[in-house]
Formats: sequence, structure tokens, C-alpha cells
Amino acid sequence: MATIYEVSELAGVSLATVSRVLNNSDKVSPATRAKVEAAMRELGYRPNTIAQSLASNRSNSVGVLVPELDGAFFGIMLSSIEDELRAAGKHVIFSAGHSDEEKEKASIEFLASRQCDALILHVFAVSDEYLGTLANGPVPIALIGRNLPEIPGRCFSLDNEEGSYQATRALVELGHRKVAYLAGPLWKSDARARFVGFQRALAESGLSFDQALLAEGNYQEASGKQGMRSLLRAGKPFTGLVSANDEMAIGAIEEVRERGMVIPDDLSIIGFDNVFFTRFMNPALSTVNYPIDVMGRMAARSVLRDVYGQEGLEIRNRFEPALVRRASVARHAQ
Amino acid sequence: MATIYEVSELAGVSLATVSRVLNNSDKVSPATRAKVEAAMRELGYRPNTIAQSLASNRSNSVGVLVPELDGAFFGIMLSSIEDELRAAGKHVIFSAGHSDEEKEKASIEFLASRQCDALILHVFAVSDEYLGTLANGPVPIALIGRNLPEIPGRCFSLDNEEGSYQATRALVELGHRKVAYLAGPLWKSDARARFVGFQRALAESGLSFDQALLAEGNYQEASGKQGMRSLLRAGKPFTGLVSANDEMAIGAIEEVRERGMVIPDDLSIIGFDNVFFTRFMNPALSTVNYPIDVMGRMAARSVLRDVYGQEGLEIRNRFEPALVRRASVARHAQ
DNA sequence: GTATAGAATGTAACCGCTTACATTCACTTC
DNA sequence: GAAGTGAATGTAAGCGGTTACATTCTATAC
Repeated sequence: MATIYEVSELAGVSLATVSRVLNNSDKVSPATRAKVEAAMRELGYRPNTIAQSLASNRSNSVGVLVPELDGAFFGIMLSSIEDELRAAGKHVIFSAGHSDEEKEKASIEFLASRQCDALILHVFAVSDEYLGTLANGPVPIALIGRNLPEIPGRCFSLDNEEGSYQATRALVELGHRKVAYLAGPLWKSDARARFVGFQRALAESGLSFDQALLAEGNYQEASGKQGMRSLLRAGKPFTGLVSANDEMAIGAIEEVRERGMVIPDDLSIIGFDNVFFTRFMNPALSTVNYPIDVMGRMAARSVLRDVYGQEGLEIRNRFEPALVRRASVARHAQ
Repeated sequence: MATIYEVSELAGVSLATVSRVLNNSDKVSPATRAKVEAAMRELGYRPNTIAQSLASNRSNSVGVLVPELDGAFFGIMLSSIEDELRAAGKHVIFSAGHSDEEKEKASIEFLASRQCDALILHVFAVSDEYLGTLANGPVPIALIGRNLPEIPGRCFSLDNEEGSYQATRALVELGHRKVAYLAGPLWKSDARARFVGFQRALAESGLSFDQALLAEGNYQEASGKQGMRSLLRAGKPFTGLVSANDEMAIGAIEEVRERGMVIPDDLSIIGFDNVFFTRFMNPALSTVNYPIDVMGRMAARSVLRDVYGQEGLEIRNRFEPALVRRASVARHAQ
């Protein structure tokens, strides 16, 4: 691989001049620029990004941490982040935190040790305090699905409470008076917010919340199935179910089916997140849309703006959920 | 951030010695090693990976190119690759090729310009010739879902023909005599192989292949729906459908449903790939398992072995598909 | 014609590490 | 006791760029 030195030789200029045309900065006369570019072409020269990084103290890489690399939900986000950053000539290093505090910290360590210029994190397990000190450290961070007062401009979140409020309202308006709730892990802030929205909708409709109609899961399919089993076993009748996310809703549906109940005739179900395969289900699952793709894109833009000094980027920080009505809910005959 | 120089000062040794304990190579006396380690700890020293890369001419990063970053299928692969490589202290740079020749080439260019030590590619659009010259270039590549004679040890593939052969046989054995085929884009080698397996199973069962029962799609949902529409419109009756992948099968199912037909009573359907949500469908989709996760892992290991000199890794190159029987197929009453 | 300013280009130090080679030093060996 | 040996450590030259500062050159003003 040719180096900048060889290019300078061939073009008959100094290293500095070649570097200047490379960074098309400063003033280089059109004539020398042309000479240098010709030399680069002739040698098939491509800058060594590692050397550039070392000299400029900028790696042009941003680290992205998500709970899981697979999974319907995060793939979308990864995709939009990569798309946006790649277009700006930056590259992305991904890592998975597996919703475990130690693993999340280890991954952050790992990414930081990789000289990332910035980190985009979708984490739950680490504390606000930890994130606070991290945010005050040398490498800037952006947060998806979480708010940190220290860096309001680089936090991107959805109004989770509003989302399940809408979902619950939809069920109530269809005549459901007994509505169960399948909660996410309540130590996670978003799971709590979603639960609050559910309760608020109930209260506003003059319905009381019944502890026996609550089950807590971990956002995964199996826990949804198990949650539904415990709800049914409790014996309190209900005609609607609001699930804190789509995956648990799927688990719940499996359980319901195994008992010979049919959806939505015997039970109306509504999920949250609008992961892509909810459309494919039969009946298609009603859910609440979570615009994770644009949120990822916005986070990417915020680092483009704050870290790389790019200007004129359109950025939004707060997002509104939107109800997606499909066949898994039906009117309840009073 | 502390540098190796400060560590050497504090420990009272030379730069080289610090570097030696860092790479725990060579012989360093236990005493000096301890001194150095203490100094590193005291300074909170962490090596600058960029500088290491520049000096050692090794970036410790491997580039991974997939058609799409989102999507049920590739997420699994990304996940296992990251897992395996991360455990070895390497990091992964992902990029998407979008099954487009120019974009795939651009992504490969991009990854190579990032000084990746190796590339793991899941590509279709670029030619064998292009891959051949790439493989002879300076950066080693590994291929998933494709074979290149130049690098047999770093190609990882599934016997696609066998997979659809099995799927088709399964339908035939259930009494289906009229079986339609929803092909992938036939310019892709795997789509062709799958189609061949279908034809072979038919021939072996003494059934003739009817051109009117063939539709070609692009592996995406919408094309499956459209393919099914054209099959139905053609008017030739059939009781079974083999789809070249699961996503198209989903599209086909939508179309079928809209016409009031029920699966599997009116039509038995079988897909290919066993993407995770096939389980969630109702009825659950029969399919052919594609062990993309272990294939990704194996590709990662092959670069660990060939590029980073790691030994004792268990590696397999060829994989066998396996039929997954679920509720979307039923016996056809003769 | 000389002084002077500003644009274009060059010089060289540095980024933080690796590594070939040189040096030191404590033991053996005869 | 001199010479030889090998392990531990040090020296210094890169790796391929960036960039502050110095230098050269040209055009303008007087």
C-alpha cells in the first residue's frame, strides 16, 4: 500500500501538502492539488485510517451498545444508525450488553478502549449514577430509551406512559371492563412508565386496578406465557390484556391458545413496540408503535453534531407512541 | 489518559519493558512485571489500541458484511460472530450490502479502508471473479453461504439443494401431487440450488414439473404475496407450496388468506430458513432449518485461526439443512 | 527598485506504541 | 580469573499520518 510519502515524492511536493489535499483543508493551489490527486490515483493511494486516527486523535468510529444484536427490535435501530453514520464516513462498532449490569459495563469498557469517538447506548441495567460519571468522562455518550439530565440533547426517548395509556384506553373504549396487565421487569424505568400509563387509563375510566390482574415478566416470550398462566390460574375473569411488549404478548397468546381460547373472541390482546412480525401473526397483533429506527437515526445525528461538528442536522429528542389497531382486539359485548 | 511512557517512568523501566508486559510476551522477570503492573494500576493506564494497531500493523478488527442489518435472519449471525470475536478481544465492524452489487462493493471498500484484518462476507450480488481477486488481495476473507474454490477452508455453506429436496419430499409423502414452487431470485446461486432440489424431489417421485406452478420472487415478503397471486391466477390447481424462504412464504400466506382459503386444509405450505418468528405464526410454518448462527461462529473461528493464529479451534465448513415440521402442512386426501 | 503582506508550500515534531538490535549483568565453564 | 553464555532490559527507529511554525514566493504599494 502506498503511503503519503510516496505520493509526495511522485507529485514533487511535501508531505504536508499531500495531507492538506487529503483533508481538503487550507489553501492548496489548484495546480498542486491536481498534481497530488494525479499521483494518488496513479499509486492507488488510500489513506491509512489508523495512522490518521493516531495523529488526529480521532478514530472516526462510534460504539453502539444494545441489549441484543439479534432480535427484531434492535436490528432496526442498528440499521438506521449504521446508515446515518456510514454516510458521514464514520464506522460503527456494535456490542451486546444482554441487559446485565456487569456485561453492560464490560461492553462499555470494551468500546471505550477501542478509542470510539462517542458511544450510543441502549442500556437498562446500569445505574443513572454510573451513566452520569460516564457522561462526564472523556468520551461523549448518547442515550436511547433513557433520560439523563446531564445530557438532555443526547437523550432520545419515547413517552412510554402515553403509549400504554392509549393501548389501555382503546380496550376500555371497546367495552372491556376487566383488563389484565402483563408488566415488563419493573426495575426498568420504561416498564414502570408503561405500567403507570395503564393504571392512569384505568383510573380515568373509573375502573379500579386489581392486583390479581397483574403479572410481571422480563420482556421475553417465555415470561409472557408464564405470566398469562398465572393470570388465568388466579381465576379472576378478564376480557382484555395489555402487554408491556410484543414478545410477551406472543407468549401469552400461546398459553391462551393451548387452552382452546380464541383471540379476539375470548380475549382481546394488545402489545407494545410494533416489532415487524406482529403483522404476520394471525390474528395480527394490535400494538403501540415505537419508532426505534428514527430514534437511532437521531442519536447518530446528535453525535455527528456534537462530536464531529456537523451542522444543519434536523434532530428530535422526544417521540410519541402511536396506537396500531389490528385484529387481536374486538368489542366486548357488555 | 496515561501513556506507556508515563508508566515506564513511574515503574523505573524502559518503554520496551512496559510494552513487553503489555503483550505478555518475551521474558520479563516477575519482579519487574509486578512493578510495571503496579504502575499501570496506579495510573489507570489503558493501552491506546490505535497506536498499537499502527505500530503492529494489526487493527484487531474484522469487518462483517451482510445484506441487511435488521431482519430476523442476519441478526442471529451478527450476534454469534460478535460473540466469538469479542471473546478473543477483537472487535467487529458491520456493514450492509443491500444485495446490490455496487453497494456490496462499496461496503467492502469501506471495510477494507478501515484496516480490517479480515472480512467475513455474506454477499450475493458480486461475482465469483470479483471475490477471487479480493481473496488474492492483502486482506483475507471468509464467505458465508457461498463457495469459492480459492479459499475452501474459509467458506461456510449449507446444502441448499438438499434442503428443498427434503421439503418437497415431505409434501409428496403426505400425498401432494400438485406442488407449486415459489423461487428466490434465480440469479442467486442459493436460489438456484433450492430450485434444483425441488425439481429433483419431484422427478424422483415420478412427478413432472409444471412451469405454470413456478413463480419467482426476490426473497421478500411482498414478492411472495405477488408470486402466490400469479400462481392462483394461472388457474392450475395445486395443494402444496414450497417457498424458497420463509419471508416469501409469509407473503404467500397473506394472499391465500385474503381469498378465504385456510392453511393447511386448502393448501400446505413449507418455507426455508427457519427464521425465529415462523414458530409464532398461526398455524406455525413448516420450514427447513438454516443454522446461520453456527455458520457465523465458524466463519469467525476461521479468521481467528488463519489471521490471528489461534489454535485448537473446532471448525466445520459444510452444513446440513434439517426439516422442521409444523402445522402448516397436512396430509392431502387423495 | 525596495519594502511588505499574504498565499502557498515546506520542515520537523509528535501521536503512542512495537520491535530489531544492542547492551548489561550474573553465571558457568575451563 | 578470563572467556563465553543467555536471560533481562534498554535504545532507537519506525508505523503513516497531522499540524504548528518557518520559509519561500508573488504581487502590490510606495
